Amino acid sequence: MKKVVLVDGNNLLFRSYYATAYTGNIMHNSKGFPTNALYGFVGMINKIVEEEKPEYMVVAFDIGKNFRKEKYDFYKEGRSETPDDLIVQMPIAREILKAMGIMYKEMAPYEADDIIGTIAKMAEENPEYASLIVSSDKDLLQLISFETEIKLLKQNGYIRYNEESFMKEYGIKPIRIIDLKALMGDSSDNIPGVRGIGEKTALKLLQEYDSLENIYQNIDNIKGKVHEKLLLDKDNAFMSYELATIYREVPINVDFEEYLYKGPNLNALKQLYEELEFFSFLKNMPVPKKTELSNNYIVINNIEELQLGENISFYLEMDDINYHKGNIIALGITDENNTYYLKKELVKDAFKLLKNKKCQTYDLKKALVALKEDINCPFDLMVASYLIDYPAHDDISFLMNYFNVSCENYENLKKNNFPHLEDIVTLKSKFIYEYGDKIKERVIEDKQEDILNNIEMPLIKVLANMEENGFKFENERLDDMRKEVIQKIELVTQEIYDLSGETFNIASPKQLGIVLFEKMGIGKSKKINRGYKTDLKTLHKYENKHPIIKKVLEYRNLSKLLSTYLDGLQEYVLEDGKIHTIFNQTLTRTGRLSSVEPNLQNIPVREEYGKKIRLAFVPSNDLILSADYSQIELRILAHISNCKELIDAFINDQDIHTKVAADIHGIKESEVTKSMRSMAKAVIFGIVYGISGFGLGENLNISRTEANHFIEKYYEFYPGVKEYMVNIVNEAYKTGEVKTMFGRIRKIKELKDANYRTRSMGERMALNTPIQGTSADIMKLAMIEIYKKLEENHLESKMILQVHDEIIMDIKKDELEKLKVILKDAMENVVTLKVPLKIEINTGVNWYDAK
DNA sequence: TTAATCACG
DNA sequence: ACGTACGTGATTAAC
Repeated sequence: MKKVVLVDGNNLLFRSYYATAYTGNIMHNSKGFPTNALYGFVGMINKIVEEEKPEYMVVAFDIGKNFRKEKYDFYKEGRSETPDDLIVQMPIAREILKAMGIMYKEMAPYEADDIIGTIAKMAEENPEYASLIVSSDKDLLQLISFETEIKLLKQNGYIRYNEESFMKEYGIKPIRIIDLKALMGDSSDNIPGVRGIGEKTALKLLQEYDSLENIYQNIDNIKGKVHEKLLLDKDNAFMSYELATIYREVPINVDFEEYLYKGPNLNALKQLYEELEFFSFLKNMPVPKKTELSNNYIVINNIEELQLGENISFYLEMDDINYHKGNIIALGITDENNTYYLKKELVKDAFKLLKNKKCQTYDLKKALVALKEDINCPFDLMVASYLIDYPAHDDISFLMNYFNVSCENYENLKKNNFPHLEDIVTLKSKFIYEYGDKIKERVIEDKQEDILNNIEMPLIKVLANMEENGFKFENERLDDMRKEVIQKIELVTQEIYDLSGETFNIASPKQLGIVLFEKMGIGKSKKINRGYKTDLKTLHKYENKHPIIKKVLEYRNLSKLLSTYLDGLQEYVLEDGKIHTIFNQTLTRTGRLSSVEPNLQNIPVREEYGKKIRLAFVPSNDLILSADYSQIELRILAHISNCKELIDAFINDQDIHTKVAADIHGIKESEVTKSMRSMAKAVIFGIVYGISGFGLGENLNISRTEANHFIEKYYEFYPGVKEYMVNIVNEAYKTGEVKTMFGRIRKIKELKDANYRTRSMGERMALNTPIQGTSADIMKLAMIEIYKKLEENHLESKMILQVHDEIIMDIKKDELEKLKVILKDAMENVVTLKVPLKIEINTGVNWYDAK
């Protein structure tokens, strides 16, 4: 018989909260975050594990709407609101359980009791299992059966009931707890029962007549006051019966193997205890021992010596983080039997042998680009780690250290010219072999396997291909501009010196601040850490105060263009005349990509002069093509908020900014001026970011009152959006995370911070991430589809860049018409939303013209 | 190494 | 009363 321990998580949390809260000053950590409920919770869970040694364990929580409350408004009425101090601790309890290796379950609109009842029922139906329920809530006694026992928590200790001991004490069957409550009511849940009948009378009645049903069937045999009371509240009694009944058909997939108690991830748990400052628990924790991977390996000197099994892990070491520039220096391979070390000369041949094997590695994209060879590798520990919030840097040593496998970091290794390379590379390969499954399991636990298998894994190859393609860059095309910019900088520098009457480093915010705001007395800029604030917004404020401000702005503008773009970019042109960026697939918190060395996602476009940088980005085929989504984030907002007004606007293909402007001003669309439209645009953008009246006011240079008015008007016309915002933030507080439409998860620790500012930031992240993240998911899916279509149609045109809502291609002229169809279909139909997706396509002889 | 600034979606 | 828009990367100066 396998023991399944079912714990009422809410009950434990409330109990431990109120056990200490009554004193008025509850336990906090040094940051001011309340920890009292968690402290008790951890203690109780530890005790349960220690005493019961469960093979399977589930902790159930209440979450979201409550179906009893939905049906009967008065249910649990009069209960004081859950204190904020307790609410913020709830998501951490779930995190702690995760770290402890204990499964938890929650499902709206059901209560923890219902989940426990459902799982206990499944256990009863399966002869292999027996349940033990832990709670202080007597309601749960109704679940006792031959296979189900209860540990009823008491002030100091507990009473353990099985069917026999329960009947001995109460004189009724456990299931009659429902009837008992139907008669006596429950003041804490505001269940009425029969007025005037308490536990004693109710028990007596049930002992005699067995059930509520039978009591009323024999109502004539009951005499006196009790008879009257029963008749008077008959309806209440039966309604109370319904309320007191634990629902045992909660639609969860009960799979006991999921509930297997795996034991703690000591590292993760330690981190949580440290944050909470649970020193006593830390002290009693077993020290996570350094995991020693046996590091025996075979050095291969001749490729014929390499006889591989079927399941392969490999790790490719290079002499530079940037794999476009770096060289392969060694390869480690692990299979079912051995680990092998291969020097760089053998790497190419080794991959020919790997061709038909199933591989896993860390950073597949690196290997694909470095080897320019297709590899059958359905699992990459790096992208998987990214999805589950494990370390996913380009250096694998961070992930190894997370699992207590010590490994020197890459930076040090490189600095020391890769000492004991053989040991390191084989250790990394062995680590991948040993830990791949653990990471895969966590992805599945988080239900992110679809994201992994359908988005991130297939995307690796696409990105590798794009990086490899590169963007042709003709530096000479910028020669004139460069000369001009240098000249202008010299000129404007001199002008600034003349106007201020001194020479100083204009690029130094500190010196500039002193000159402008102290010596010249142009105004009172806000003081910050090292001096005065001299950013764009501040300077714009004083633009008309003194001609020097305009000059400073010009200087800034020009020196940025020169250092970052005109001078910066040419450093990255490789021998093939192209710039090969690296897309970081495992960095952003929302699921977007980022681009480094160089960043090709922030090439100037907004200002005409800066945009000319794009003249140097030219096709290696015939044309540059740009395909961009029109307002994808707003369309996603319309979809997930289910805001009818917004959805209709998109279905009718209205100009959304003009429409919003007309709505919030209460005028016709034909009366909307340019400035009204751009203000509306700012309001719409602000909403997606979780703006405040203050922020919008600052941004639009209008009063806070006016800004607030606009925001309120917006909500009035788009109530669904407002509702979404409230709901998603509430949900995030409860679960500590948000998800995209496709199930990508972002944990938001900020919501648990004691600092108001930090929490607000967390709320805005909660609001924005599902939108930005869903957009990123959609774009990734579209890219995978486009890549597939390019291959299928044997087209020579290539994808070379992605800029969040835009794809840049280097195309053959005669493939243009075909491409238009492919792009439109792939990007607009990759997913079906409540609103249409729309793209625009532009082409040109360089990137500048492709707009 | 960190802060300030500014380029992009 | 708090402090004020999401997500990035590169460069420069200051520490």
